[in-house]
Amino acid sequence: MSNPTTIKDLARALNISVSTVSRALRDTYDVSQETKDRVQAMAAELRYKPNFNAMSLVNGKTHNIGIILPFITNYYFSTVITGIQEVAYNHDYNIILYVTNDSPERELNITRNLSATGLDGLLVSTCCNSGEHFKELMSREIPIVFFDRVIDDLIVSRVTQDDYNGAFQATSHLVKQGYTKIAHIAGPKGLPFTEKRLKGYTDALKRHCLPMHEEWIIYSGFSQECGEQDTNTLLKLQPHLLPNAIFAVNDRKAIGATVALKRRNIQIGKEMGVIGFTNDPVSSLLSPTISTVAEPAFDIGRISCELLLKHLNKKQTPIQDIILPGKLIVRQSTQKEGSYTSKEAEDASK
Amino acid sequence: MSNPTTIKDLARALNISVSTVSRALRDTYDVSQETKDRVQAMAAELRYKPNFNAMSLVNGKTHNIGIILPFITNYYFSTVITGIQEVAYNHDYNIILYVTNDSPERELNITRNLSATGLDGLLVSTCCNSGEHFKELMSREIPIVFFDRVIDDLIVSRVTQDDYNGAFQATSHLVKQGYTKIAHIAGPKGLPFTEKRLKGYTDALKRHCLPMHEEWIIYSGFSQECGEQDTNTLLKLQPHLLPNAIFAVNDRKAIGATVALKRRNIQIGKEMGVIGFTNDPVSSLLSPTISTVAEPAFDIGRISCELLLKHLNKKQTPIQDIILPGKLIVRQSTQKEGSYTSKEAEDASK
DNA sequence: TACTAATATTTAAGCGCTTAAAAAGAGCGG
DNA sequence: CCGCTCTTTTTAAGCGCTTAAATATTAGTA
Repeated sequence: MSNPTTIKDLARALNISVSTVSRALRDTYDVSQETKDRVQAMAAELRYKPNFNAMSLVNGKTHNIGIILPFITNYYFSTVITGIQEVAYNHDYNIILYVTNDSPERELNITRNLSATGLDGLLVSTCCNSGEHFKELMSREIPIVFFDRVIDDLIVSRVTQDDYNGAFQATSHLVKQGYTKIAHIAGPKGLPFTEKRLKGYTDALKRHCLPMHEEWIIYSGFSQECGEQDTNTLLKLQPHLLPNAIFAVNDRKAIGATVALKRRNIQIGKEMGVIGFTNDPVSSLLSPTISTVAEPAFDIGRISCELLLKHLNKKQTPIQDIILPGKLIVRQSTQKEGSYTSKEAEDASK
Repeated sequence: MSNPTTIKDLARALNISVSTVSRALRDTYDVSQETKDRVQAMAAELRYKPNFNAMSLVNGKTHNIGIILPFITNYYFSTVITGIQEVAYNHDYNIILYVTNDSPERELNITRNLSATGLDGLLVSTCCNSGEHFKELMSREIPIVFFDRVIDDLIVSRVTQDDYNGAFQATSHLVKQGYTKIAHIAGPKGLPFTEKRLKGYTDALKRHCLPMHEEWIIYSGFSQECGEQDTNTLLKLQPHLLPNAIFAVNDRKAIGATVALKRRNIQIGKEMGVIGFTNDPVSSLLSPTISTVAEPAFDIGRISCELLLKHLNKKQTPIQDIILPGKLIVRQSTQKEGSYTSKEAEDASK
């Protein structure tokens, strides 16, 4: 039973033409109810499954959408994918996954090999600074929606969290908690969302008339190790430049910061406030629990996919730039009062 | 430029036949070097991209492989996918991702809709107890490789970690550390790997002539919350039945256990040993750090995919049952001596 | 009864590609 | 210059499906 049934087999079995079978299967008008029923019964009997390749060849639609992103092994991206998947599943689209490992060459390679006919649309979180490699896809009228890591000078829909306001909130929160010398351990220089979070941070400091120092801003990678290193760098500053709070570009780096602080027995919260960005579940498990700005990861995925489907189905859907709000989550790492070792049990029980 | 170039366009441009173009592009012998060069140059010039649907229609190969799994938002599965992706990328296969959310109905639905022609092969970590729904795919000779969550009575290749020996090692480790009353908070009843880990646990107890009690084995879900609940249940046992160590079926549940213990101010390690399974990175971040059995997640993915590709390319590759060893990782949660609050900084600096 | 309109089915072409078989060319010995 | 072999190219059919146009069937109307 290796050879699957085709509409030809159905036509032969029922002694009618293939085109009638084709139309009966798709429930088109212009075919009598009786024929429809007979065809459908026979299709079930012979376990007919349509050949998607043949269908795609004819009508140019594959019902596949691609996702290109840097990683899937962190909370944020895996949750985004889950959101995408949910929408895709409900609309009978398949998702084809491409992981770049944060390597621009790999991203280039993947986009180059992307056939014009393998995908109906594309969801991208890029690791490149330029969007040149998407122009070809765009000229072939493959709809693309960018999420999270977008490219600013590309005329294309995008869905992001409100990086600017999130950073502004996080920094303002530190100020309100009484921290006065606030450093920022940022992402790689040049990444749009790194810049937006940086801007939110500097604007918040300006608004509250707090000092800013070049030394308090450190660009590096996104990993926990980077957070640890950056924090060590900060701690080596001259005493009068020593910050008393750190706003990290993401939770991984905030965790790295707490590791560095713990190692030097600096009390987190009391002596040095720490706040991250993302709301990785880990940040509520650690001791102290880490304050953060929650990103709506699932919704980023869901909305990106919904928007892409709109572009697919109505060619005239306008380009959109959707920005979802984040939510400040206050935990122990930004509390000056109270030792977290005593509060820990209480908080964990929540 | 919406309509992509086809081989017909190339043929017309060069004034040769389409079949010559087709053969020249695929570098077949039986076509002169000169023609090959001319065709390839023209293909580059006109930005020709092959239509994969048409190719698939002819030769029956899609270069797509499907992955069906319960979740992607945890360390284990996202790392497995990364391993799969790595191999697929290197062999020019696309991966189509299906997430079941641990819902058997959804898994059934996905497999039912899987066209015979959309996929060359399938990688599955099932959430179902029966494998009936894969028989159709198998009868169509679509190669399938199961990983992690397998179905025992299906004649199909599988790749798993050594659940039995991992559990045996974990339990033996607890014994060696001096714990004598060891409980096991397990996964759902009936899942093959749950049963294997349980067997490793009971066999280790038998080997070391330690007592076993029905009350010490609790089946439930895989979440942290389940781990917390199960631990509370254990802590409510009569004093003479109170365990002094817990072997959790995975790290999430082990973390849940530590949460429950912390809440009651029971000293982890000293009063109650805790060990998990997986080696989720979180378990080395928490305080205390949690002992575990590391699963080779990336390799599970890599090897599963390599095996699947073998099945795809050589029909006669025999069914294989590959079992990869885990690795015991000893951390603070199974140390009777020394307070982890003092060791924490030291360990974190590693 | 002839003719039109409406409905149901078939014919035939084609989506972009591959491939077996046929045809055309080239080179060479006799 | 003919016949033969070897290489290169073209012809033609077909993968499984859709769809416009043609045809057949039925019912309705004058």
